[in-house]
Amino acid sequence: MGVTIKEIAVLCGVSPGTVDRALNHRPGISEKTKARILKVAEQMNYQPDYMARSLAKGRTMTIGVVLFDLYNRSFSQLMNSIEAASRQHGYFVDLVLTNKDPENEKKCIEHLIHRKVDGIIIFAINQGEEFNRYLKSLQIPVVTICNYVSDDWSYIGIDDRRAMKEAVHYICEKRYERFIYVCPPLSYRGRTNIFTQEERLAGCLEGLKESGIEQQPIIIMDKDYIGAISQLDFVGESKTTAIICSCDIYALEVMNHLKSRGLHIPEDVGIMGFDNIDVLKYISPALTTVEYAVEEFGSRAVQCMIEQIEQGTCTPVPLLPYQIITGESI
Amino acid sequence: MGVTIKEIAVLCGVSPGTVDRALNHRPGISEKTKARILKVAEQMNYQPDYMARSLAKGRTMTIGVVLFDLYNRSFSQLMNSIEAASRQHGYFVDLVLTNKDPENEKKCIEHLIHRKVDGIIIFAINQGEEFNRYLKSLQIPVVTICNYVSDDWSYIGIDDRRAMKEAVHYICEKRYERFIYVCPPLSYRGRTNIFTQEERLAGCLEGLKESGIEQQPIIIMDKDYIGAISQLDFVGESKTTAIICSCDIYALEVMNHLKSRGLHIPEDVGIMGFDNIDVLKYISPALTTVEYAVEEFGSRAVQCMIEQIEQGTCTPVPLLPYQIITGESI
DNA sequence: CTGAAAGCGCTAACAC
DNA sequence: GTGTTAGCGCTTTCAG
Repeated sequence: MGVTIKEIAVLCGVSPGTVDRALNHRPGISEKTKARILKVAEQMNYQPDYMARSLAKGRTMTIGVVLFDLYNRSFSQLMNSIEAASRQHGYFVDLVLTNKDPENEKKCIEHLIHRKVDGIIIFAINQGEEFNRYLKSLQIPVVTICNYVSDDWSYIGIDDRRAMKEAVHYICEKRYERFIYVCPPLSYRGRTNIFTQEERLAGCLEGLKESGIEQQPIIIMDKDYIGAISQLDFVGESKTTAIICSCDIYALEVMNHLKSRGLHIPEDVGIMGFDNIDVLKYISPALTTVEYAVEEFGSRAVQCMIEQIEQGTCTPVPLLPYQIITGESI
Repeated sequence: MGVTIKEIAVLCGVSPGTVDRALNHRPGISEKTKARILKVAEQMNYQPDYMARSLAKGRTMTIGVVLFDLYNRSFSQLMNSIEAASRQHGYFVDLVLTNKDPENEKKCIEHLIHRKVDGIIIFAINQGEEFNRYLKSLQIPVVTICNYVSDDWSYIGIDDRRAMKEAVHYICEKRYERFIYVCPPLSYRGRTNIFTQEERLAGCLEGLKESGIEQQPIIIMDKDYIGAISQLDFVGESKTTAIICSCDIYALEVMNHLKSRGLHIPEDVGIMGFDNIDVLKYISPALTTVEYAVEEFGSRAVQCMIEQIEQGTCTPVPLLPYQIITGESI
């Protein structure tokens, strides 16, 4: 297909080894011949064959990325920044999507291993000791992102517990008398990695306690959370209620439901989200939520990954900052 | 690293060539030895090395995907379906994002070529004869998606012109007296591929004409379309206005603006979008828009791509169906 | 039906 | 400094 090192070699009257030294700026070559070779390579528009190089070096310049999907807007942002950072460093990105299925996640990882990726950035859906051993068995760098697996891997994310706690403090300064927390079914516990969700829930409970709220919040972790909420009254005798959602999507669904019941937000019931997904700017009333820089996650993850690939180790990444976005919903 | 064909060969007391025949189900091998080899391979958990295979065969089992970003929700859906379909067929997916920059798009394509992808699925941002020649020079299958480049390539999409025309017919049956069309700057023409946008605009104009509307619509293709719209009056003396947007995002932005002016939709002014991005379900009033199955685009594109890679040609893909979604906004 | 051998394009260790 | 050579793991052609 393209120009090969060999062709350049014969054209320059040198050996392939010498061409290699020139092309890869390795020592053991005179400036003169190097310059000559580079010029010829340039003229012939030489493009290295990454396949051949990979085979010879055992490295593919490819980073595998495992996400569960791209539907959640945050993941798109994440992927955007991962792609940009990787390509900037000369790496390729192989993307696999697990659809939140732990079994599928393993298949996806196998797929990347077949591809011989140099490392994997993963928003893990599996968890536990066995999964951790599995990751170790891969023998390549792994960076976990948004969902913690173990201390064996770098983790990129925020302090979700503290963030949720602060959000709850913020809410508790308002007039609310009853608290509802909506999150995914934690019954997945053991089967699915819900670390971040557990952190947020814990943060909520701690926040309420620290704010001197005696009562336990109503925790809704039913898959049919809308059904559960539809059973509740929010006006009349009812205590003024704050619905705290573990992510914006839930909050939006709940808002839709409340609106369909003719309830006013925040007069009749307050609502809070988490993540600050970008579509919020089209939502009214503006949703109060917690923001953090997802793009930053991506670039940090890539940087950390490349350090590990190239130096075997990376500087620890601190938990990233977050911020409460004051809307009109609570 | 892993088990190699050679190791299996010595273990079975045969030659590498024979192992290869067994593993790849090629003729010229007795059932007996084949079964024996496969069993051993199975036991040793043999995994083929795609790098080596690629080098030997000149094919990488990788499909390159070029999009401008993943922010637009439709692209996420698209990417989801492309990934799923590809992996199902044993192909890897390399993703590059161009950020709507024609120059960057070329770099992205180069990147994929270095990677030696077997084919490219592209939502092109470049256009024209020169770009077309460039694509041809790559010497690999290309599938264009959502934005037409030339008849040299399979195209996956809908009949945007007809879809918009029908949407406009729908609007014209209502009480509107003034029409505004909002779309991206077509001044990009020549620099950037705006085929789809041009089709939609043409469809709008044709639709109005066919509906017997004499007057020309106000066409706003300013980058600052909100600024332009803010100059206009919609109540009082003004004719009842329909704002037709070439995509949902514009429609949402316009809605935000109108709401901020205290205008009522659709009483004071009607508005229509295009694409039916999924966040619309959280928007009120419900946006009237045009829907089509983006996931279908992805699976079709992959199918068409794989046919071309493996058979050199593919069955022509028809334009896909669409449908007007009746909301409350117009 | 099976084995041997020559690559794919690049890298790296060892000679000269 | 530069050339030579032996792979990386798999495929494929040509003998046998």
